[in-house]
Amino acid sequence: MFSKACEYGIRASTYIALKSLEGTRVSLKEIADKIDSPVAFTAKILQQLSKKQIIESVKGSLGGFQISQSNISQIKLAQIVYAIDGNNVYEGCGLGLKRCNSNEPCPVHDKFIQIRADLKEMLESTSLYDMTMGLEEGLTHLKR
Amino acid sequence: MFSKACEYGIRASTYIALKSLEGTRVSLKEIADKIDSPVAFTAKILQQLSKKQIIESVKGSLGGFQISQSNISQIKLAQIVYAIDGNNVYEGCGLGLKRCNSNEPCPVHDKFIQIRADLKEMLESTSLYDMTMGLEEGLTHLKR
DNA sequence: ATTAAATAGGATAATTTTGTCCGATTTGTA
DNA sequence: TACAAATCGGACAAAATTATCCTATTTAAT
Ligand code: FES
Ligand code: FES
Repeated sequence: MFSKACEYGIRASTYIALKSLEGTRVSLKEIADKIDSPVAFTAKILQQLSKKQIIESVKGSLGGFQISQSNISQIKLAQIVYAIDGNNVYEGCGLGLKRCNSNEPCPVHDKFIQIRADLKEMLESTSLYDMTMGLEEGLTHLKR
Repeated sequence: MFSKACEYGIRASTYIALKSLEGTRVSLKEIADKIDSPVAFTAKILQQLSKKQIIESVKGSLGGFQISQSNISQIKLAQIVYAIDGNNVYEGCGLGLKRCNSNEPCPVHDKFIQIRADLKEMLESTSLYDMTMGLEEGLTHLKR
């Protein structure tokens, strides 16, 4: 569904949001540990997200990653997915035709765009704040 | 969503079904041409589908690929997807956790399994016969 | 028999994705 | 100032996916 990079990106952002709600900045090392992802690869992804202003990075000794309180409930999964995987998730044809086109649809077009619309709706309506609910209580998890 | 191999597999099977309904067997070359896929790579995929008895291959001079009339409406897209991509489409966690597990769900689990269920339902309810409807009339396409 | 046309299958190559390494830079602290 | 801890960024490596090539085999037709 999503690339590994995108999966790590969502999990990492969620963890950063969780800690930012508690008012603490987190280091790359801690993030990778808590979401069970390869450290250096995760660094690249966080750089991307930082450039797209989805997360904030702070260099230097006490540096790390954070998300401003006010943004946590504003940032939607859709932004993260778009930043990393682009819009092929939303616009690509399910059978791999050059582009999804209702004028020259593939045989699964009608059924497929409905599923994709549901996915899009889910990604656009789920904020990082939503993602953090249940994490502290152990109701949901970012690693296993 | 699906691998390229799987996309080619579905498109190829659909084209084979279409021609089989007309009573003619089709060659690899014709298939690759009609679905716009790389010939040799498509050959590998057809071998897989043939081994899993989803399509039939006939060797030799007048050989090619075909699907028996009675099977065309029985074969569902789900079988093709499973044969090529395995069950990760149905069982994998949307955020990449080792496995999707409702006892230790990831934050998007509840929403995600619903979308996956819809996708599964679509794949399990769509037969190759369904896929061929509209192709002759140019209402749907396998290349573009 | 010979030939031609087709699939089967192994080896290999190209590309993309995923992952690692290391030096440069930034910044807090002593 | 010196040092330590952290991100940044470029180069590189490994793995997976996608794609190609070539030979063997099968089969129909001559
Ligand atoms: S054309 Fe294939 S999904 Fe729209
Ligand atoms: S645990 Fe992630 S989708 Fe089910």
